[in-house]
Amino acid sequence: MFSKTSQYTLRALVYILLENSKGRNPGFREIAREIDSPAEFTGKILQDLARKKIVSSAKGKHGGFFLTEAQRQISLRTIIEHIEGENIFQSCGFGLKYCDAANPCPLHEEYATIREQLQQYMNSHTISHLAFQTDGQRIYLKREAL
Amino acid sequence: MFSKTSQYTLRALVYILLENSKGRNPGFREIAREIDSPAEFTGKILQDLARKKIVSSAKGKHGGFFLTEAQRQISLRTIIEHIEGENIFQSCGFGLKYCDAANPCPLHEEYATIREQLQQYMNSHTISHLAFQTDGQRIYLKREAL
DNA sequence: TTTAAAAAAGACATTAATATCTTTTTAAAA
DNA sequence: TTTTAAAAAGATATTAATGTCTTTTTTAAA
Repeated sequence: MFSKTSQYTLRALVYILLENSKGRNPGFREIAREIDSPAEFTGKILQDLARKKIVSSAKGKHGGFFLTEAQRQISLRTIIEHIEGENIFQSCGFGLKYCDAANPCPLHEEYATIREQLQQYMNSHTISHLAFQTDGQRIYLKREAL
Repeated sequence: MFSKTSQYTLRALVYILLENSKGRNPGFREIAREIDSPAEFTGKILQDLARKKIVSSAKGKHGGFFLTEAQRQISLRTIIEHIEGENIFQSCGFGLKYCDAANPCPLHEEYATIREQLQQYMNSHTISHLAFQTDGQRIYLKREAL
């Protein structure tokens, strides 16, 4: 349901945070290799996210990408909204510009409920939540096959 | 979250069913006008759906589109899957090919739950459910502004 | 101060989604 | 049997998403 760009973004940011916590700032080639995404395209995405202050970057030798403490607090919702647009979590399932409880499209009720749940989750979780799961599961960012 | 094609499809099919129940088989130009979608493109979509037996069509004078009794029983899920592909309701939010309860992506748990709900709803509802709401709400298919 | 390694920027290429236009086929009715 | 109104088919255009390649800028270290 999310675009490739959103998926690469989430995978990349989780990888960056995991490496940061080992004291490393990975470059985009390494990131792309480890999350299995096209390198140059991933570079472009990160460049974009850096412009939007969602991730930080350092140029030059020993440069790379990293998340500041503040950036680790950014909600998944904010991140995704920067990519997919402001109303990804509000837009009508039927594609109507104006669709609300008073004047609903035929899909409104159920769709709104489900959409709200996703929004709620994305609102209350961060890249840190994704990177440091409490259930001890190992993190898969790359797996193409078993 | 659904593509334009899926949105036009749902709107068009609801309109067709509403007109059918008045004894009419609308043509694609009328449909497009009433659901506010690009006419030729809507024609193409309906042509496609007709090939896939999701909607029926009659050529020639007094031709148009209609839903048979059997077609009125097709689930929204089946319809959407024909457009978006078989695994729209199963695919991983992170974009990983293999992602399951045993080897989950960081987003798996919550995302799977929400996705299941949408799937469940689409599985158990049809165009008839959308067209003939029980709550007496009037149906908006076109509304661009209030 | 030169070199090396990194992101940033810019230009371009490819693919998929969306959209339009024209011609052909079909079938009902005049 | 001709006319008319419809879908079907085919060709093409446009736009947005995805992806690649090359050059420039920046910074640390040798």
